[in-house]
Amino acid sequence: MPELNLGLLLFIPYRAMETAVVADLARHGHHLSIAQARVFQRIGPDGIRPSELAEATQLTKQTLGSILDQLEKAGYVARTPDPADGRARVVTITRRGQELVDLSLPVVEEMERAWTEHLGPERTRQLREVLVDLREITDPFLD
Amino acid sequence: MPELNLGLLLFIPYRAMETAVVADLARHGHHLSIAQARVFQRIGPDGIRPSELAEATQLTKQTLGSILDQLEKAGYVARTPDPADGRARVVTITRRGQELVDLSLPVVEEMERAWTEHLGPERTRQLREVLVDLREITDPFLD
DNA sequence: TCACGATAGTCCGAAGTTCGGACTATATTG
DNA sequence: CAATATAGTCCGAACTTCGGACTATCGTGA
Repeated sequence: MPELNLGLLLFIPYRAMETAVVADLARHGHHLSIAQARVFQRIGPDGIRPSELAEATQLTKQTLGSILDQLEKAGYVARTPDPADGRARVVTITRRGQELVDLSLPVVEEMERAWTEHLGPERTRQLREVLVDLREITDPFLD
Repeated sequence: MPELNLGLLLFIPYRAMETAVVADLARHGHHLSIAQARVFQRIGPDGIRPSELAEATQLTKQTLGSILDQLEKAGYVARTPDPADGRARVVTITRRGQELVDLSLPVVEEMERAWTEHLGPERTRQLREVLVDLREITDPFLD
């Protein structure tokens, strides 16, 4: 077993989590693509501007716009004009989109539970703490 | 700052690493796409079969085949018949492909160094250890 | 106050990615 | 040795992504 680099080691469990969530959503009739899910999970309860979303997901504005089109068409998000800036819009989660959040949460929790069982509570806590710390130097969307 | 789920927290630094490597390769004239890079990084020194690669990367055989076509065309990998199985092939890294490995290594090391500086050596060591442990329950390609 | 550079978002078209389905060839198994 | 499984390929369609060009609005400095 060769020594994998830290990046790939991070990607493996991420992919496991993502796959589990998307598969569960599909079982409940919500067929999101990976691209759609990656965008959707970045939308918080307060909404977010498309350009911020583009930065957070590291997609271009065009790509993001196309994915938002789909999410909007499927009824998961809404785009409303930003009252504070005539050029901008705000993306928010609709009631139907909230279903995705509500369905995802238990899946994420179950997987985190499985990880905690394997690693032990202390090391799991440390993992989260380290990753949060790491955001300070790796997340392009921190302001 | 809302509490992000563990999956997303893992993805953020992964993406940072991936971006840094691909950007550096491009600076040296090697223009790999993200998809190509994700496949390439899974090829070890002993070579690997396309079907194993497909499983590891969670791509279908067709998608993987298409990406291998590109990597082969660009001269980074070679596909040779598997002497042990007439149906199979073995994907190996060519001399030109080895350049990618040699260029990537210092970039990965530099980023790991930056992370270590931020986190401290002990917590970085723990991070790697925890992630390696986690593979046991999250990596579809462990045999 | 207003011209001008910066920013938010969109439209268009091309290239790259991904997959489902169907297929051939080889291996394994009972 | 027939039946089934596995390795890989071809084809075509849908999705993803981006570069370039564009409009509208904002912010700023003279």
